[in-house]
Amino acid sequence: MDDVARLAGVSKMTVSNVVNNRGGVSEPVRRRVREAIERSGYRVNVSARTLRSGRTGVIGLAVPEIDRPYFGRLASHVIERARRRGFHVAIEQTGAAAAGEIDAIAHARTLQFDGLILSAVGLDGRDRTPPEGDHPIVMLGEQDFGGRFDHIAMPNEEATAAATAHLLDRGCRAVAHVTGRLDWNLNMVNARHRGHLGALAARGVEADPALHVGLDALTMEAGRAAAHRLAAAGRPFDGVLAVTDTVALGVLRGLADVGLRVPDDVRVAGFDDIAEAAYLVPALTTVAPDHAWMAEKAVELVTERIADPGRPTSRYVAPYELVIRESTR
Amino acid sequence: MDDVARLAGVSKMTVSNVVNNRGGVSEPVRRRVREAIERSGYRVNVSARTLRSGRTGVIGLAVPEIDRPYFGRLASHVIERARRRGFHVAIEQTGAAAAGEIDAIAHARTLQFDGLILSAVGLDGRDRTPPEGDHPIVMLGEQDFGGRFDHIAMPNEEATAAATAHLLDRGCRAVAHVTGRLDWNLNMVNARHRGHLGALAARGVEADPALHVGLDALTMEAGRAAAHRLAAAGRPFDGVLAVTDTVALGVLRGLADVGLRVPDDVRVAGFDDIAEAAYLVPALTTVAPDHAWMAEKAVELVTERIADPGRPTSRYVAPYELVIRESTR
DNA sequence: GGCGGGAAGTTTATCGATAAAGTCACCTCC
DNA sequence: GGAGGTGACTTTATCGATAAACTTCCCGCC
Repeated sequence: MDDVARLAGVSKMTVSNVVNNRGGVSEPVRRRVREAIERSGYRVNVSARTLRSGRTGVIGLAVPEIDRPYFGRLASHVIERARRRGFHVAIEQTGAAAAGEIDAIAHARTLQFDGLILSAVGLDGRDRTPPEGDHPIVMLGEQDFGGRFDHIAMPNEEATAAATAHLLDRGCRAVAHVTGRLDWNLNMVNARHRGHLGALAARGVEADPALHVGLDALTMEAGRAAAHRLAAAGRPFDGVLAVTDTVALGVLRGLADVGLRVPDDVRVAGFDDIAEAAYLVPALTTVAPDHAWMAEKAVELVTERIADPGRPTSRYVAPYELVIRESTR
Repeated sequence: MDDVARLAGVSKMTVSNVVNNRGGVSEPVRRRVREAIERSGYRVNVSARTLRSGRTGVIGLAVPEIDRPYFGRLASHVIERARRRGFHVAIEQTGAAAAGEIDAIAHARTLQFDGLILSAVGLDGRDRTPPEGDHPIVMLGEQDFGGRFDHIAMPNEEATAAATAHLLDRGCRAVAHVTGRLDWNLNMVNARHRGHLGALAARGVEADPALHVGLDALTMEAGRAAAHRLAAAGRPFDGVLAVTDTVALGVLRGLADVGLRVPDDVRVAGFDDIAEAAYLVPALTTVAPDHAWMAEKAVELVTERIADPGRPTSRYVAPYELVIRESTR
């Protein structure tokens, strides 16, 4: 920067002002500095800037695992939206555990991220030590922290109810809910199950506890096993609502394993609308939350909180759409 | 750090030495400093460290799009391996274009990444301006730069040949290759096609140009369209080799659209072994490159080059396995 | 006894930017 | 005509660490 200043015949500070598009520099000088920057091949040293200014220009995005389609898509959107606001995104993986999430928060501080978007699944509002600091954090997705953070929630209960209602509309009489274990206290799992039960109740259908499958993990493999288990139990069922598309994919596979046809014998619906859902055979009916909207809102909220840490927290629920495809036709 | 030094009754430098596990500090002093750190809640300021030392501890990982299953998985592995070596990973998206890749390289410099792992698809060894600087860069995947960079290549030609040979073994007589356009000069596409043709030739099967489908994009949608096109062309075919699993997924869908059964009417194989491949109906036969190995090797190479920028470049080919599933049964 | 050779610390001089305060010329307006 | 204001810069004092050079002090050994 000294070189540039010398080349342009101004002070370092004026160069800084030009680089950062600040006022107080006349047009001719501005031009001269720009030229000097060009000629010298100068690039700002981000660490020096950060050291002095306290801002890194980086937003952390902590997700359970980046290789789950849902989070990959989310990350892709967040990166794009953040870029438009001049922020860079650093991705952290929490491993879907509270410990990883606490680490991510600590890490965000250590690495001096300006803000953090945390897709928490392990931490929750009650038992766990929440973030100690006062860093800008936006909670994305499932867990609820009672207004202590900006929060973008999924329409878990409502959208699940819509999916169940749809299955009933299609003539299903016995809809299994393949989901996580309720004793995880995972808000997402519980809220979705509530939605499912609510929809059954609204139609006067009695919920059969045998048709609730609580998985140990929300994976394709677990979904497949669930289908096997349901078939083996001998309890007749003609619909399956899976807690996520990933699980639904496993369920579809598991049903095929045992010779049940979808949608003829059993109708299946999922949640998330991962990219693959539309291309499966049969194509999967699913709840499609608006990922782009969520990413945009998350970035908006975190940048606003960075700008004004004192503002009151806000809460939004993502819009969604029930996308009906072959699996419930 | 000054506070900690005062608390422990030592100099700042000694604190620095303790924090960085350097020698020249006696056990008692080390303990005292650790305690002081604990009590004061001290955390290093990463920017200051970077400013002085010139090292950020961050490796950039530039991939076309993070929401493609293949790259999500790769990223997940790279993050994990880098962590073990004390590096943090920043993900960049290049949009699968040369411009994005050049940006990523420039960005890596600006943000002072210690090294960059670049999964290049747009840049290639000939026409494009390659990286100007002398930053540690490891090329991952497709493109070849003639030994100017460390390079971890995919076993494109060989593995594709193995897949085609397998289809022939299963009795296929007319195997379509659904791939990208050869005039992209995308090394991956061309190498895989060479492998395909080579395997045909080795068995004395004549390649039918009508069975080469050059897609405009390697997406599920394009794969689906390709299947429609093949079926509509009226040229009989009983096997499809797709250039990636994502394309294969589309092909499976497209074949279902036109009423062709897999594997009874047509056998299908892919490349990548994305997580979903095993759970599709029918489960997809595919080439499974060893992602974990690639990630490990990439991180190893980049850290070694960071440590010694002058060392000669090396080139590795990822191991692979042909995973045979229902789609070619 | 004196000297080489660590080990254990301390001092000093930056790394490259920016916030905040200071200078200076010129203008405006009562 | 002078107080006050403003625009366009410059100066100064850091931000928080670390590399490199510099002290001590102690030990072993010819």
